[in-house]
Amino acid sequence: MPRDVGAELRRTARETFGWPELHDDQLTAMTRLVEGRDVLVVMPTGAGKSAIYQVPAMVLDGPTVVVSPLTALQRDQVGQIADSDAPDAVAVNSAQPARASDNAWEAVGDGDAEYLFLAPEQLAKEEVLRSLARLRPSLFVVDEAHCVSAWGHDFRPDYLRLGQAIERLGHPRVLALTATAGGPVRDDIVRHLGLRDPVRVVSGFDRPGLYLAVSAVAAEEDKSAALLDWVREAAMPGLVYTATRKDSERYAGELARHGLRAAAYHAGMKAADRKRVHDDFLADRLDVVAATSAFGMGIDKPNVRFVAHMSVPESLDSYYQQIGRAGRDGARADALLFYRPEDLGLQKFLTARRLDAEGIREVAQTLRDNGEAATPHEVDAEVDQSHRRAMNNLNLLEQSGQVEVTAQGRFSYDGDDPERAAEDAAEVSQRRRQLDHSRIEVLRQYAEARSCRRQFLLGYFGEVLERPCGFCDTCDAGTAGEELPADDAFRPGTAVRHAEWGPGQVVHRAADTVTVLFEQVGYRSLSVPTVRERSLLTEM
DNA sequence: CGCCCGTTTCATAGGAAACGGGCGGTGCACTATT
Repeated sequence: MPRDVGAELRRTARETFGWPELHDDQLTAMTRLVEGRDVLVVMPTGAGKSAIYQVPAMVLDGPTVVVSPLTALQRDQVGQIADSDAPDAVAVNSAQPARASDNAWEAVGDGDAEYLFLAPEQLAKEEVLRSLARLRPSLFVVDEAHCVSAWGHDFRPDYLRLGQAIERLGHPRVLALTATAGGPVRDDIVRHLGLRDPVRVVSGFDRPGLYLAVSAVAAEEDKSAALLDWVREAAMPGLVYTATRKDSERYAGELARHGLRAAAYHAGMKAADRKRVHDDFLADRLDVVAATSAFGMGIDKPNVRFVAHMSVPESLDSYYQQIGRAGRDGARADALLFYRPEDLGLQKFLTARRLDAEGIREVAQTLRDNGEAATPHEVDAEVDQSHRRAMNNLNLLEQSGQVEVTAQGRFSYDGDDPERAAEDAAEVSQRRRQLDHSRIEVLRQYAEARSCRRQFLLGYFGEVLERPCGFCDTCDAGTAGEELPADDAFRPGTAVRHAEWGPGQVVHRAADTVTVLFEQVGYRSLSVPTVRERSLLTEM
């Protein structure tokens, strides 16, 4: 008995939430969800991503589980829903009194609350999984889904365990939401969440009001003067991103000495101080926050006029996400990168994970000795490793195909050589590291590009901008015009094959260089004349 | 990988250069004390 799902969703949006219209992208994602499909949505912040689960949740029977990375963000999200006419939302985490979490479980169980917010670490606990399974959720949402790829591979390994958690719940329809995800990040999300033939809804990445520029700086000590010079003329408020905590404090101090209302923000600060800086920035009581990457998630402030980077971040994905906090009101805003090639080294250090061969052996051995298939929770309890370390090692074993995984998310190791298991896992880790390094190298390409910055940035996310944008430093300097390719070969998006590196996709083309994302080895830049001379790339 | 900073080295005896150790991001949950 077909029903008009679209009309039902629109009516719910209007009557329950007071949203008179839904965008096509929102409606498409919602409709496919209600139809039972898994959906990956890549959409800018402020475009109404939350609506995509909030509305279908009301049309579907059963509660909605929302995985959200930060407890502070969960609190905000629960609060926003409370302020609307939507049914209640609750959260379960360690940042609130145990009593509050008990009440939350009860409210969802009784049908008094519709939305349940959790961090991925919660789903690593057996009793949480059992409680969730009893609730029979109809929709499983992963908010800020780029965290699966950005954090799952080492910092927060429970992100890579979500796929099995979803299976344990009988694979309710899954919605993955993010504002930033290039090709490999999208694939990572789909693979690790175990999305089944997902519908991908990707809306435009371009932020036409954002002026893109890079300023090369010769010496580290020249950066302060360069920043102060630039900030003197800049409209406020703004964000200054630094690579280290110390730098965030140093720049905040210097800006304050020059009469600006400036504050530092990083994860080493006391929670109360962080909250005050966060609130002061949102309330326009600060001109500038100088921060590490700790600052920003969940910030949706319309009038940020600039985002300056004193050092490169670890990927263009991060860079885009951070500059995307400027100019959300659509008015002009500036994204300025102070660039020194030496800064790439710090990112290489920070993304370098050292291999825990001994830990991998221990996990493999424990699985083998266990006899029957074990849950991640049991592995964690039986090995003499931190939770994070144990889960990372388990993840590597899983990805290298060394362990068997049941549909219920249980693991067994049938091999007889844990030494060999560690070697194969090392290979997976090595490939990951190669991809990380290639992502850092893309920042060098971006920073040193003479072609249009916007074409570069959008190309990285798989979007083709036909002409130079006319609103970035290379367009203004005229070099973007000189870098136009003389022919139509290797246009962005073209599928290519390299004899050694295998299949890939063009992400950027300038006059003499082509940057390709290879499935096996990550991003590589090649000289077009050399490619021609030696026939290195075949267009597919 | 590269910077910072203190120490050593060499040796046109005051200071330059070389050396080497330490440091560098993101959050959850849990435990043990105040």
